[in-house]
Amino acid sequence: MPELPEVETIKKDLEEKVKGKRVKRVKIKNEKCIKAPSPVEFVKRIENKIFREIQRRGKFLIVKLDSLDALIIHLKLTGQLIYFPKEGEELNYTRLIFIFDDHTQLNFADLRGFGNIWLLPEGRLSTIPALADLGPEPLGDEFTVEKFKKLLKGRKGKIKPLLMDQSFIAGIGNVYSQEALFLAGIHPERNPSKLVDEEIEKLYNNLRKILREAISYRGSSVDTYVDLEGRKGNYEQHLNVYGRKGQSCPRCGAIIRRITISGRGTYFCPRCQR
DNA sequence: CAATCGTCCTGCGGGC
DNA sequence: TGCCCGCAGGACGATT
Repeated sequence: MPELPEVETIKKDLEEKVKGKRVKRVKIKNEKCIKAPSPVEFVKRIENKIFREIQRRGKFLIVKLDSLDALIIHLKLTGQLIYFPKEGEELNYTRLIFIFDDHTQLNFADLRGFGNIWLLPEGRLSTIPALADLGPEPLGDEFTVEKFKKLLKGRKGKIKPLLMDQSFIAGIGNVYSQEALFLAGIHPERNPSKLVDEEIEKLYNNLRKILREAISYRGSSVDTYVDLEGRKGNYEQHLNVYGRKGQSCPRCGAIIRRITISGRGTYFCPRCQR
């Protein structure tokens, strides 16, 4: 389940491996992942174009071509981008293959098939609602603790689903929301508007810290996530609560609990997190 | 209006 | 032992 650190790792890998390369051919193995335009036009508008620039916004990857178009990729739960140094290789569940001029290739594979790809004119990226409504980048300079306090003010519901709300903050998913709350000692069901300044500061600092750390470890492979070379991330073993139901809390030794919040599994320490 | 629920999909784990 | 049901999850659309 790629979240911000995993998508950022893939973004850096793409910059290293395929940036500046010209697409010789696009092979479509399963056209369901292509949201726009039609498969025929998708191929026509990508072939012979250069992957000019790679960006990340939230969990979206944006590949700007040397035309007026950009390729937008969302991996959702099980999407993978895998680079092969030579043509002809293929993974299970491959949906798309980009073959470059130098005979290297990029596979888009997706076990569960929730991942999406769009090709849109650069000026029309906001026609993807989830991209247009994205909240601030949590690691961005403009995302200050004061801004975080303002955003939390008056919000209803529970803090954990709010952290996962992409229109609230971009890029946080089920794993890092829980980990940040653990480090901050905040119960995932707390009312966001009732967090005191000290708690907000702790959450802000730990959220940014864990995202930076996870990036430095090339992400966590809690599901099928792998990097461009098919390697797993190294941050999994540093996760404190995710998937650790019944194990003891690394901080206080209490038994980690699992509850469901908004239909999503949520792990926390009932003693440390209040 | 805002929060919650069902949906898509497939591998795998729990339970009998 | 082996099979099958149900769970898991990001984001959208429907519902309450």
